[in-house]
Amino acid sequence: MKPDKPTTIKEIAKLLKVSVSTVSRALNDHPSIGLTTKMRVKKLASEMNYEPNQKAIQFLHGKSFIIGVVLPELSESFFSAAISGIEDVAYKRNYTVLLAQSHDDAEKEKLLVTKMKSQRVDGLLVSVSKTTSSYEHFEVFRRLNIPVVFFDRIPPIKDIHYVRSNLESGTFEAVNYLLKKGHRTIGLVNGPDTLVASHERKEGYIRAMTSNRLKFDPSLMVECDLSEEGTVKAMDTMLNHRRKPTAIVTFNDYVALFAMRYAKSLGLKDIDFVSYANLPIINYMDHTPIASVEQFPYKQGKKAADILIDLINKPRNEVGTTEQAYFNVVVESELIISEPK
Amino acid sequence: MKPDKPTTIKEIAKLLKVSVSTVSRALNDHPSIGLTTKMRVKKLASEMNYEPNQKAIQFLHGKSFIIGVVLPELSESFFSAAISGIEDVAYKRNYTVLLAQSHDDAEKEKLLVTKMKSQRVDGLLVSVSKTTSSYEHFEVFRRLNIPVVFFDRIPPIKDIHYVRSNLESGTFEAVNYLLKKGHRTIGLVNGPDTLVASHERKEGYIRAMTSNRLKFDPSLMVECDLSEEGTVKAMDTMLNHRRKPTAIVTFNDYVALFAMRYAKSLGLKDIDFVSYANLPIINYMDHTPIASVEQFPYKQGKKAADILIDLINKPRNEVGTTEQAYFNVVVESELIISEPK
DNA sequence: AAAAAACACGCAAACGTTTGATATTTCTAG
DNA sequence: CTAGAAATATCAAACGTTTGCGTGTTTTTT
Repeated sequence: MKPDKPTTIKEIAKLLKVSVSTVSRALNDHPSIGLTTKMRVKKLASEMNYEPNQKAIQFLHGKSFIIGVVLPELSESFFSAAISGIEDVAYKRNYTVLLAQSHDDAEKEKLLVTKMKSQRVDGLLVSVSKTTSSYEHFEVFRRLNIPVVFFDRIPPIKDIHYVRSNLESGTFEAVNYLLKKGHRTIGLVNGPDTLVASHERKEGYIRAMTSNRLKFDPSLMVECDLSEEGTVKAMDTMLNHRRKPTAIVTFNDYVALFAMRYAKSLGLKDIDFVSYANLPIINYMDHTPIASVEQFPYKQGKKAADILIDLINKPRNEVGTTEQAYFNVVVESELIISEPK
Repeated sequence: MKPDKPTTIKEIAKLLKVSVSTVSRALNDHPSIGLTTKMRVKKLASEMNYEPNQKAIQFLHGKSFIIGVVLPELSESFFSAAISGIEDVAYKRNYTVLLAQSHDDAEKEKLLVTKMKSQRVDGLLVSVSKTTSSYEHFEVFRRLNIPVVFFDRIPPIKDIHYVRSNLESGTFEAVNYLLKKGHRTIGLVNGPDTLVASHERKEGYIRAMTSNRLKFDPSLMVECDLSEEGTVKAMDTMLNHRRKPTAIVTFNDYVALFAMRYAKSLGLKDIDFVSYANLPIINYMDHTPIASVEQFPYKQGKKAADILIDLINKPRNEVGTTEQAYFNVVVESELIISEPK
């Protein structure tokens, strides 16, 4: 048996002794085709398992109905949840997702983005890698009028569409919650100062303190490289503080785990921890943070995809229109109080 | 400023007053183009940010360099690890990944598969949904000579390529390990009987017992629906057994968590648990399984992608060749002993 | 019964690129 | 010089589909 090539419209036309245009129109229910021919065509088409060649169609009118997604690490739960949201929206709105991961490598990211462009995606969704420091490779898209929406890890440049979560508010809530519970000495194991995310946490922390008429003690905020050793070191610094914290906010769930484990190993049992949700199962654990700042990755992914597809379908901006609206969506983070077990 | 259309080969040709074929050949380093013209062309091309229109190329010679991936749930850590492996291989071998999730819905899966076909993917990677019971939608691919490789959740039909993990061996190792540690009464909280995975666990369990000259006690194996309540119920049954198990093998990490928590709440501290790895952070926990059967999703994904791309690039099978080789790769699961903390 | 309207279909161009066949120029050797 | 080879460049077809425009046939209207 020969390796069948897929059926084409031409073959159908030949067999039915009509022209290709007739077949095309018949299949697309064009009004100018008679009912009988329409039937004949459709019947044969389905008998021959005809499927329109999307490649040809995409090529013909320059639309691919494909959105590209470039993100750092597929297996991180934040991103896998986000991509799940993206895919769901894309599916609903008849788009398909072309996927690539940068492994937090700026070079690879650049390559991937270029590849996406030559694949002629209709739009691009990006969460930039940690090491990315130049952003010209995105400028091309602007010229080509292909919309790009950034999410979560957004680059520090102007005039872009983005969806991100605001950790400041969540952190504020978190610290506030701890203060309400009576804590007065609250530590913050923060991330590297280079990350926007660290600043947001810091600011939320400060705002909570000052709005409760407490002064911000910088020595209660310790930077850490997010590794286990780094966390332990940070904890040491913090626990040797003249005012030992009774509650600690940690940069993320990993740090929380390290910190909690270390605290436990020191026999410290009564420190309350609050973290930022990125490990779905942390709630199943024996000793969990008493609360967690949720960033809603699935929702963020959905939102970003929706905006992107809206942009794709928006009529091109007029020639001469200088100002253009940029979508800057901030998904507020929320403090989730763990249920007592 | 006009919304620029992407640069085409034609425009370059016109500006340089040469033919399109010359431009094409120049860019592809064809030997029959002189060095000077080649230079001129390349220079202008890069100045104009020319990127070949992949859509046109794909369409032209019927290859898309895209592989489709359809799986149940992107946000499950097993699958997100697998997709990470798939993407890495695809990238290395110059393919791109078109992604879709079925949410374990057979109907949606069917739709997605059809969509993939009309997108003319060069090959398909599938982990079938739990509810899928008919498999004709994959037959089309066979006729079209588009390779399909199943992974992890493979359909019960003949003559397919697949990559899956063998849980029997891992289970055997696990039970063996527990026996070596001196346990004689080992419980198994298994999944529903409808799953192949449950059978594999059961068989590994039985083989380990009998090969140690112990008889298999069916009442020590309890089915469970994998929910928390189900797990608790199963545990109750098991703990009320006349011979109370001193070690328990659980269907997966979730079940392990539920079971361990329940055991703890009953004050039972000396039961050893062994589970199947699907939660990456379970090792960070306070009370962890003492060992875990690892299924290597990343590796499985890589392997499956490699096989798929090999198949794509294999010369079409000759006309008349009736027998065809099917790749059936079984990734042996392995028992990982948790490091004592 | 003639003109107008409605209907059914075909022709051919277009999308951007590659490629086998062919044409033109330049070079080499006799 | 010139025949022929080598080097360089062009032509045109092909991939599968859609679509504006044209044309022929039937039906309806007056």
